[in-house]
Order: sequence, then C-alpha cells, then structure tokens
Amino acid sequence: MIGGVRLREEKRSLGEQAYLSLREAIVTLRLKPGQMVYESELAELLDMSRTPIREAIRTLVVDDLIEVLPQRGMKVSLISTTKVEEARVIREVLEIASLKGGIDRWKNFSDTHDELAAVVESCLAWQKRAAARGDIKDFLDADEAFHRAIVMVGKNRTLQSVVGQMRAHLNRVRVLSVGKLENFDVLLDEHNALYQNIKKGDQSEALSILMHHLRRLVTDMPLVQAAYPDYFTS
Amino acid sequence: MIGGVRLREEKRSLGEQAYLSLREAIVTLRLKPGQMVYESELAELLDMSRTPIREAIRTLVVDDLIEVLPQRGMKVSLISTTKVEEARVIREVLEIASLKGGIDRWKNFSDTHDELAAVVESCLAWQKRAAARGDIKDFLDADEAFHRAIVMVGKNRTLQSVVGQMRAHLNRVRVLSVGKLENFDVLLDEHNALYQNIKKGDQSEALSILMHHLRRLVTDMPLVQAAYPDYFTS
DNA sequence: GATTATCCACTTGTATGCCAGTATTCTCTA
DNA sequence: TAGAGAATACTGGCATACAAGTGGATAATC
Repeated sequence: MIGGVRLREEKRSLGEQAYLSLREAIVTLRLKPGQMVYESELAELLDMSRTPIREAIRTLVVDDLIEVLPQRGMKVSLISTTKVEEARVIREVLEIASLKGGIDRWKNFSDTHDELAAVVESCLAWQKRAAARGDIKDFLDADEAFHRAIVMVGKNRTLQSVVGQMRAHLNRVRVLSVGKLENFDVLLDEHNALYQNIKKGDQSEALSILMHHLRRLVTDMPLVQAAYPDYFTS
Repeated sequence: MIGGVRLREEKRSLGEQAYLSLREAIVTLRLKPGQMVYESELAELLDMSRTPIREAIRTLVVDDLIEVLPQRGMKVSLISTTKVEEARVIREVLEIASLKGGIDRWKNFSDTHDELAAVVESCLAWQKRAAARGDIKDFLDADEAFHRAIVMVGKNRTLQSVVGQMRAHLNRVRVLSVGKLENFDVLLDEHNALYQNIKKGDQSEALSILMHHLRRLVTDMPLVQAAYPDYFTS
C-alpha cells in the first residue's frame, strides 16, 4: 500500500477480472447507457463461461450500473440525473470532510505524507502528458488516480472506497464532457491549485477550489443531456 | 415508496433472499466475527444450492462482511476498529449534511413530509414497544428503520443507501452494547429529541443531538472490544 | 526427533445443462 | 382484416458436476 493507492492484486478470479473489464467498459461508455447485453454474449466477449460473468454482474447490479431483466436480458443502466446529482453531493460532502480532517495533519510532514505527495505529483505529471496528447481516456484515468490519492489526505480508506463508487456515476457524464465542455488546461490548473493549497495548509482556499471543481458537473450535465438524450432516463 | 422507506419487494431471487438472510445473521452476530463458514453448509442451512449462496457472498464481500479464503472456506470478517470508526465518520458526515439540506425544507410542510413524518413516528412507537419488552434485536430493527427514515429528510436515496452500508459495520458493535452500555431510555429520548427538533426546524439543536448520539460509539467500542476481544482484529 | 515429500479431504472456481419466464411471431377464426 | 391463442426463440435463475488449490496428516528419510 503506497500512499493509500492500492497496489494491483496479482491473482484475480475470472469473476473479478470480468467485473473490472465490464465496469470500465460501462464507465467509459464503450457499453452505452441503455444498451442491452446478455450473459452468453459477454461470456464469449471475455472468453469465459457464464458463471464468472454472473458473479461480475451481481456486483455491477449493486453498483447500479447494470439492470437485470429476468429471462429477458440485461440493460446497461441509463444515466439518471437524479442519481448523478446525489452521487456528486455525497462525493463533495465526503471529500470536503476528508480534506478538513487531513490538511491540518499535512502540516506535520511525515514519511506517510512524503509517499502520498509522490503519488499525487506523479498523477499530476500523468495528466499533463495525457492532456498534451489530447487523450481523453488517459486523462480520465489520471484524473481518477489523482482524486483517489488526494482523498487519502484524510486517511480514511472506507471513505476513499465510497467516493470511488460515486465517481463511477459521475464519470459516465464526464466522459462526454471532458475535452469539450471541460477544458484540459482548466482542469490541470485546478488540480495543481488544489494540491498547492493542500501543501501550504490553506484549507479555506483548497476547499473553495474543490467545491468549484466538483460543481462544474452541475453546469455541464444539462448540456450533455441535451446532446445525448438517449443516454439519460426521462 | 413511502417516505423514502422502500417497500418490500414481493419477488426476490434465491440469491437476494440468501443475501438478506446472511447479512442479517452477520450484523446481529448470529454468525460471529471470525467464524469459518462454507458454501455447502450455508446452502444446506438456507435450503438452496450453492449458486445463489455464491451470488449472495459476492455482495457480502463487497460489503466487507465476509472474507473468502479460496479453496479453504470463508470467514465472517472480524470487526476492525479502524473500519468501524471510518464508517462512523462517513455516516456522521453524510447524515449531518442530509439534515442540513433537509431541515429547512421541512418547514414547508408538504404531503411528502406527511408521509415521512408518519413513518418516523411509527418507528418511534415501535422502538418504545421493543424497549418495554427488553427486546434488543427488535429495538435495533426499529432503530435501523428510524435512522433510514430520518436520513430521507435530505431526499437523497443514494446517500440513504451508503449510510445503510456504513451502519452494518456499526451495528455489529452495537449489538453488543445496546441494552448494556447503551440504555434504551437514553436512546429513546435522543431519538425523540432529534425528531422534535427537526419538526420545529431547530437545525443547530438537531445536529448537536445527532452528533452526540453518533459519538456514543466512540466511547463504547473500547469497552466492547475489551469484553469480546476475539471478535476484533488485533 | 526433525525435516521433507506425498497424499488426501476439504474447499472454492468454473463450466454446462435444464427449467421457467417473457416477448415476439405465426396461425386460425370470426 | 383484426383479434385471440398457440408456438417459438430467446433469456436469466438455479442445480449439479468437474477442475484446481490449500493445508493438515502421515510416511519416509536423515
């Protein structure tokens, strides 16, 4: 465990592999909202039997990313603006609380914070490279790693996990807005500013940046919904 | 859907039934922390094949309530004081945010609030009856329903669900303290006071009561751990 | 007596087939 | 031509069988 960012498990069951593959496909919209999918089809796609697919699906149902229609098939969940806003609120509340609890402790620079700082800085560099290439997917991966790291300022692994679950819902919308409505340079500047203010212990400023950052989705979502009405619940 | 408290689904798969049964058994400590359990044993116990049991277990693993030891069996997760404290913090932060967002709206009494008020009041009556009988399990069920309802003051279903997940961890400790360290009458008074202050829109007082209420666990947990050391991680 | 290798009983992981439910299509009748 | 009923093709839910991994017990060796 380095700076709260969990190292990749070396040995995963087929079910776990299926879960990660399918979740990634849903969050990046390769499996589109509203699209019908079938157990046997996914089994063939991922080159395994239905059993591990079913295991993965069980967890994706818990994540609210797939909806099972018994004996009919399954549907990738449509994006619910209510669900996205609820998830955003939860994320905001938890990340703010996490930073409030953690920024004061950051001042007492320890080895643990050295590790965390290293991870955060590598994520910022990764984002910069992705932005330079205009690679939206890579940028979002780096964005995800950055926020996963930042939230560990508050040293609460369970909170990190809950916020990660919420981010899956937000990212289905952000995939459609990053690069268009969400400008790379603006996002990079905000991430840098957030981190610099954490480092110097300016809690008030850091929280202000974070709230501004997270509320962009509120503005963007109606525009995304207008552009992709089929992806959203009515 | 009445007052945010989801009506019981009439038709559940065997896997869903298994999940609810096993989760309840874990949270109420009928399946004890650290206890080894086996798929075939649980299948026999719940009178079904291993397949729905495995489905239920997948979700219990996500809940962090069961730990699979591949090819060896499974273990009911030991209670981690770190995990309990992290879950408590998340619950506190989210419930406070929910009430903050909702108490102001409560003043504008609508039909929706009439329904919520009815549910809350029926839960308070349920708790009183359970306390009168000294029925700890029943009291905790009513407590659970009460808090599930109260949190819907903020009208965020996703938040309600996340807080419910957190409460599972807290309740494994509370099962051991309610009736002993946690006095029924004190808990009843606090629930009543919380509700009365929500009704009259006194946000400051309601939040103060809620925080006091939720922090009792901080005091109780070391005592519970001392009394039941085998239930806790070292 | 200690160490190492082997075996076995146990488990979970996975594959597959059957059952039952659902929706669409086809056929028959008025 | 339209409506009702039957047939069919598809699905997920579930049971069961087989594969593979693990750790303890036992035997063999030094």
